[in-house]
Amino acid sequence: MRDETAAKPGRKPRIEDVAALAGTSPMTVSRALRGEGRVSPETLARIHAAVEALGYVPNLSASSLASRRSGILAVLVPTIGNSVFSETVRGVADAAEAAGLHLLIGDYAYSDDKRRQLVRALVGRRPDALVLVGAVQDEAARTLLRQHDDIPVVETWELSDDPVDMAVGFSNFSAGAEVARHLVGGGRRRCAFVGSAESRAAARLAGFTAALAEAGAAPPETETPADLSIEAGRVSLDRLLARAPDLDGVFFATDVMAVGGLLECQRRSIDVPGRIAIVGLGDLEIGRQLRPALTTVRIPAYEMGRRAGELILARLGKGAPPREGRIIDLGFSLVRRQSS
Amino acid sequence: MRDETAAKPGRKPRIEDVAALAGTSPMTVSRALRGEGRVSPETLARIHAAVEALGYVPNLSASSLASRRSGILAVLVPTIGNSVFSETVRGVADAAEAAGLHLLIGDYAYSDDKRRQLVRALVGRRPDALVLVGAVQDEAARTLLRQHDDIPVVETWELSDDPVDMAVGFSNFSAGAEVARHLVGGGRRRCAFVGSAESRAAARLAGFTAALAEAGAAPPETETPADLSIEAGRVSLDRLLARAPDLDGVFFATDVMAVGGLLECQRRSIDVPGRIAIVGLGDLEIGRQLRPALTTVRIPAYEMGRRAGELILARLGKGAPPREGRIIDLGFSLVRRQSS
DNA sequence: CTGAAAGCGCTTACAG
DNA sequence: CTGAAAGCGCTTACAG
Repeated sequence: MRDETAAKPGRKPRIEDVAALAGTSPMTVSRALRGEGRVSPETLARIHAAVEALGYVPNLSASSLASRRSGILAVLVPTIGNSVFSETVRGVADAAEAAGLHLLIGDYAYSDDKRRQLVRALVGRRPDALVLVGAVQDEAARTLLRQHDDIPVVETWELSDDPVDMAVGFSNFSAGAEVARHLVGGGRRRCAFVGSAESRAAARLAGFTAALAEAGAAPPETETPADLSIEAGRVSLDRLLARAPDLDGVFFATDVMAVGGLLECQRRSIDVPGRIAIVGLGDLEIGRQLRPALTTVRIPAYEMGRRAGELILARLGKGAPPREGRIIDLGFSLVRRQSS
Repeated sequence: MRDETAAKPGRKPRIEDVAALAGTSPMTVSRALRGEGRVSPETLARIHAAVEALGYVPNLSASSLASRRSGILAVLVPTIGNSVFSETVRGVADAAEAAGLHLLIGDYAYSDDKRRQLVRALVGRRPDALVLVGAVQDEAARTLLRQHDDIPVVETWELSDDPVDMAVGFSNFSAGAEVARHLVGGGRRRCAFVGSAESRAAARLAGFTAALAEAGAAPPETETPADLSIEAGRVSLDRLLARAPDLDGVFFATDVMAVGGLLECQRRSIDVPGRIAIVGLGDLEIGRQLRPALTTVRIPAYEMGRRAGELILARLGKGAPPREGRIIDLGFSLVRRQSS
């Protein structure tokens, strides 16, 4: 199968083999390799030589079991395919790396069922901590996580008033409301929302709707495409215009879809922001670069992951002490550009 | 810390506790939970009831250690921040899910040093398999992986003639060459390449250069921006034009940068493809949607991950038998659109 | 600074 | 269909 000549003859070396070759005990090898406790320089040198000679790589399943610390940071995301979520994962990864934790990723493909299964599966790995994109809605999952209350849990991208443990996010409701006020403030009277099936989009719509009502504007038209593509944004804009030709403001739940709306207006020679204002969410680079540049809600995607990681390190005693409580609102900001 | 009243009094239940409550042995519980071997329906029912009652979640570190199978599929990527790579990871994830494997992700942030460390660390988890984005160049890593030859390894995105174990990819050299032929065939005589520091971009440049020479065209101007952003593409185009005002064709190593080139031409009112032809690589949706639509090299990003996963499942005896050898060339295709 | 003993929580290999 | 014994490869908790 693979180059047999390069392979060592026997089975994989264990700590005992290293100890034997270095003329010491497994215990001392264990200490030396973890950099814990005092080990004499000579012993240390012999151990390192033995490790090198044998090509020894400690079995982390065994060390996890014995030490009751897995060194694993589990992350649960709706999909790794969405770049805003991968920004959050990068934030978590950066914090994890600083503490020498490995990232175990669960992608639940937006399926509630898969998410439930994944929570169980990940808990089975006894991770040192768990970060979720999104709040834990599911009662069974909440119970499970409460039961395993030695695992720090951070929910991100959403701020419930009752997180399982900790939360780092922003108010999707407020973001929607701010966009509505911005549009109405710019004289828009007939607005629409293009969202998705997830709870975060629903919260944005709720805030959007509430603020429109408060300002005396009509309730929003809505579109809920099956995916979050540029094409979905284009098609949604077409549909909305067919239903409500007098539309003058559209809030897309993601920048990707908003770019679709922008491009569709360009193709149909619809004046933006003259006739229609367009607002997105996420502050992707493409929105900044297009003309008219896209007005958007900037979300602290990377920062949420990073702070989630820091909260965890603090809890594990590996980082700075926590600066705030268990719920951190990182806020958002409306970035006014040319499209509104 | 967390709602204490909801927590069970004692420590976490073990398989022994489940067995005791169900009135059977740990061995039988183990069998029942793995769905292996025959267990009587009555025993099974009692076991499931006990699991439910105790909130038992098997400790996978223990089962990994005992069974010598971790149920982990390790994936090493240059960065999860790049959407083309996350497509590959999604492909791997889909295959992994079918086999009940968990994804352990190592993001080495394009650092050779981190990559080396991560290979060791991941091997320590004794993954059932390892997928890498990129070939294993490092000799130390190759030796380590050869030593652990019970771990199937698949390299993706690159096709070396001597992979550590298996490889699924395409020829970056050929892709570069094909773009060069396409440009020269369209009458372009003064071409440029905008790349990055990674080996895949270098291979594309090599192919690009070779084919230009073969066609009797001048060697390419090159730019190597520090990041792969749209802005980097814009700036690179500017620099190239400053150096070579007669430039008539640019190949960007990624669609993201190519979009920057396209937008910069738009802003400067440079006719594309009239004065300059622009070609990207990756076939991102934004390139399809812009006008002029971007000519690009379509890469089987998802498919590479998927096939890598399938090769692994075949090797582990969990999937269909392998259809081909250990090196699979998935090819690429030049998608001619309006920008060239 | 070093080590012998016990144990982490499962599964393998036997046996019935 | 079921179970007792041994062991997976480390680290904890003691002791010196």
